[in-house]
This record gives sequence, C-alpha cells and structure tokens, in this order.
Amino acid sequence: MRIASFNVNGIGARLPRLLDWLAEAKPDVVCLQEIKTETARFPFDAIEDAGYHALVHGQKGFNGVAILSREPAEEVGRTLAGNDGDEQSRWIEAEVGGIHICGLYLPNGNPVPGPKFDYKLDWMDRLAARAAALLASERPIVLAGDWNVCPTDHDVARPDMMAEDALCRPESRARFRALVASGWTDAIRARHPHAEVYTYWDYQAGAWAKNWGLRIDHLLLSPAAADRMLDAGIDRDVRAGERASDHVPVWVDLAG
DNA sequence: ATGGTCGGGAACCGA
Repeated sequence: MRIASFNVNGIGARLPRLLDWLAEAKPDVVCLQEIKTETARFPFDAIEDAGYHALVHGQKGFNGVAILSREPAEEVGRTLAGNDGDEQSRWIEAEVGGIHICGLYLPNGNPVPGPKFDYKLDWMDRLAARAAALLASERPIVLAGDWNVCPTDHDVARPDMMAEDALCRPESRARFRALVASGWTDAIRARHPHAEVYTYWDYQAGAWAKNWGLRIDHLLLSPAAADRMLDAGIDRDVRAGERASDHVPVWVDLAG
C-alpha cells in the first residue's frame, strides 16, 4: 500500500501535473496540501475519472488540504483541537484500508519573530497533543504532509542562508524532534539515513537549477505502521516538469 | 546589492 503526500501549490494550476503523476505513480492514498480553493470548487470529477475518491477541506485562495484514495475513505475529522478560533484549513483525518491517515499543512511561520511564528509553534503543540492521543491507540498511523520544518542542517542545502528562517529555527526543530522521539518514524530519513534528500525548491533565484532544496515534506509512522514499512522515497523528477509545483511527492510503501 | 518566481484572483498576500 503506497501512501503519498504532495503539496501541489494550487490545484487549479497543478491539475494536469497531478493527474500525470497519479497515472504514473499509482499511489493508493495521497494527502494534498495547498489546494488553495474552496471545497466546492475542487475538481472532483477529474479526480474521480482518475480513479480516486476525495475528501476535501478547502479554503478560498490559501491553504486547503485533501485526501485522495483508491478505495473510499472514512473521514475522522478536519479540525486540530486546541484553538476554536482557527479558521485555516490545514488538517484532515481519515481511515483508509485499515490505516489512520492524517493530512497536514503546517504553518510556514515567517517572519520570525511575530504572530505567524507564534501561530506555527502553537499549531505544533496542538499537533503534538493529537499525535500523542493517536499513538496511544497503537494502531498503524501516518502523519503525512508539508510540515514546513527542516529537521536538521542535513536537510537543507544552504543552512547558513536559512538559519533564521521559521523552517529551520530551533523552536521549530525542537518540536519536530520531540514528536519523533515520542515514538514516530520519519520514513524518508529512516530509509535514506545519509542521502541528500530534498522535497522543495523555491521558484526564486534558480533554486532548482542550483539544487538549493529543503526537506520539509514528511511521512511520520506510528510503530505499527513503521513495522510494515517496505520502502520510502520522493519523486524528484516531478519538479522538472512543465508548470511544476515547488514541492515534489513523497511516499511510503507499507506491507499489506 | 533586499532581488529573484509562482498561484490565486483581480490589488496584493503568502510562500
């Protein structure tokens, strides 16, 4: 069972690229981030024609997440507890094929310091609380998405340029590290412990051509899911396509 | 050197 995550950066502009990738990669489940559209405007017909069901938590213009799946998914929720005033569409949870899937789009948090960074750190604390509750279930769980956290300097091409960025700040990294230490497996890093792996290259300044990338899209596995991991990787070639997203898909294969 | 490039949606904001 292949479970993937892909920040498409606008489903409207990216639909042809997404359909190409679905046909080629044939994932069983895909968490999408930054669809940047209202739920009602999601291209359900095109996704269904491609063979996928869709659970969509949209938002006009910004954010927005979805879970695509070959077999129907049962939605569990679309809010991350802990802030009733949070209007941003960044979370969706579902059961698919015996796996508990959480699709997340973690706040960027720039500039630092400021209210956006405070929101990011608070969001990470809320995520940690939900993750702890899920972990206690001892079920196979995947936390999949754009985490907007670059876990270590090994995960960024130009750590000197990014040192003050919210994606690399110690406050962000400490929360990510604590989450992993609480019992989750960072699937990509577990399968590629020493390799240079990036999942995002900025549109600006020729970052792709210079391979100035970041690893910020992650798949965290509960122990029951990690026990079933066969492989994990990224589809790097997607970044080179016409009208590409600035992120590439990441995926994990679980036995069964 | 404070740029450089996208998407959404119609002037900028967010990344």
